[in-house]
Amino acid sequence: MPVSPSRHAAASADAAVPAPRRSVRDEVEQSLRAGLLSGRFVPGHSVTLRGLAQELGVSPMPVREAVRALSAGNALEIRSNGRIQVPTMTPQRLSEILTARLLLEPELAFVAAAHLGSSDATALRKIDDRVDESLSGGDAETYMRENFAFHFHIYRAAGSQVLMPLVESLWLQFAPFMRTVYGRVGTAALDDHHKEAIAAVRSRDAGGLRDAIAADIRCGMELLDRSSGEGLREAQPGPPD
Amino acid sequence: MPVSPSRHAAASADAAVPAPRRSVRDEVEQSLRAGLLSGRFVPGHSVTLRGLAQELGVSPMPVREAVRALSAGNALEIRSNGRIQVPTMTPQRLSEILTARLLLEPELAFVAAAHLGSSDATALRKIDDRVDESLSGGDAETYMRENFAFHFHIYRAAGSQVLMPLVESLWLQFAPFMRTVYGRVGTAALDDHHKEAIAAVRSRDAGGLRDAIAADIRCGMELLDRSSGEGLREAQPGPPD
DNA sequence: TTCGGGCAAATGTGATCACAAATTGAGGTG
DNA sequence: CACCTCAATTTGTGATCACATTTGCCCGAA
Repeated sequence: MPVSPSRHAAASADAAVPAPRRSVRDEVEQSLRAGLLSGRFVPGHSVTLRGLAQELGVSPMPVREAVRALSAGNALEIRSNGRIQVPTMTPQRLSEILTARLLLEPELAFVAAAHLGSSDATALRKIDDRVDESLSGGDAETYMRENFAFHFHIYRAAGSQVLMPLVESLWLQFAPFMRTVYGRVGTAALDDHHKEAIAAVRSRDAGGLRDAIAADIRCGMELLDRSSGEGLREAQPGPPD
Repeated sequence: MPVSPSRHAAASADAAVPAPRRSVRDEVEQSLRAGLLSGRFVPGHSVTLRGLAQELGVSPMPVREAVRALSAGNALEIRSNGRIQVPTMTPQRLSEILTARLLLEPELAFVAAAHLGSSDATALRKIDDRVDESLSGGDAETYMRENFAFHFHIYRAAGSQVLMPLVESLWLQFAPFMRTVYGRVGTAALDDHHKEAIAAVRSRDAGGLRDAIAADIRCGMELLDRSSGEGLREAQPGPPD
């Protein structure tokens, strides 16, 4: 997963782009986010600054800052001994994440609905096709990437500078764990509510979109109930650190 | 604002805690958080790595990481030219923050209610006394600190590892702006709903506590409506960076 | 007075080094 | 075979340096 060696960025020709951001740190952070969201990082697995740096072909310095930024959002965990690891999941934490998702995401979708049109419905349809394809194919990593793309194509339309980062933080927190769940129970058992969401977008039914998203999240909760906490770290009475 | 010479900081009974973590970076981050939450940082005001480092008596390195962590939660803003500044407030952003607060904080208080007892009611009473004192005295900085202490004494009881950081992120985002509002319209106009919250805690009325917190947040919204966007940066059509 | 032009200071970024703490693994002892 | 000991390695942390870019400010021309 080498970081794009393209340092050229832009001479200044693309003045329209608001963010000509060319910094190694940002590229590293985006790379780590993508890795987290697609489930390439295993919960409990520890990562090292120098290890990531070598993997990405950069010096440890940008990695240090990127890791710090992600750990600030609980996407990575820094233990008391300083070591960095992908956070482990506990039943309580998972429950909280799903509670927070149910509080925020339907509302965000509701706001987004006003800015979504038929072209978005078409785009969502195409994404959902890839979701279904990866579902039947059992490709968990692609599924997670496309499922993320589906939800955030909707959320992004809300133009929110506050709710979006919060929701993104939640996804970064539960994605690695979900990957392990899919690896165990497979992805075939999933019946998301994307079709209803697409229909709601097409008919500009904000309430319908909100309900579809809520149903989709609840569906994920049921899947987890069925696998009943397998893979969850037991809540230790003693300090696990 | 020298780094708090007191090492007590935010923690509580750090006697048997397994993590006596004292790293310069953490102290810097806590110091910056406290500065943000008490309104010592003015929105739009730019801060520099070396400036903060000298102010806190440390090298720029820990400051760099602390700033990075805070900017990851939108508590600080890194502009396209790389400069760091306290984020400016826009009507849209403020509206989003209050929406998110109304979604999360009442729910968090509801969960917390089960873990709050009469001793907490007493502690909250003492905090609220200081809140009222600073309100009548017009000491905005103390008010903000004590108001934060009041709310988060409640929220902390929920034992949430997910919702709490989200709510904390929101407070870090709107605190600097609120400070400017208090500086303009004064703090006397505030009638928070802390008394009802305390009563709800004492009588173990979870629903009542939730409603009191919601009312408290709505009260802040009304204050902002009355000052009708003064001090808000106008939404520029062009790129403000 | 006002508007450019240009030089000096300041700033964020990335790299490298030194250091203390922790982990790891081998080797020895019971 | 299990357990302990200790040294080598690894790891995060903080400091310092070099560098490109940007900002700030003074000076001079119109």
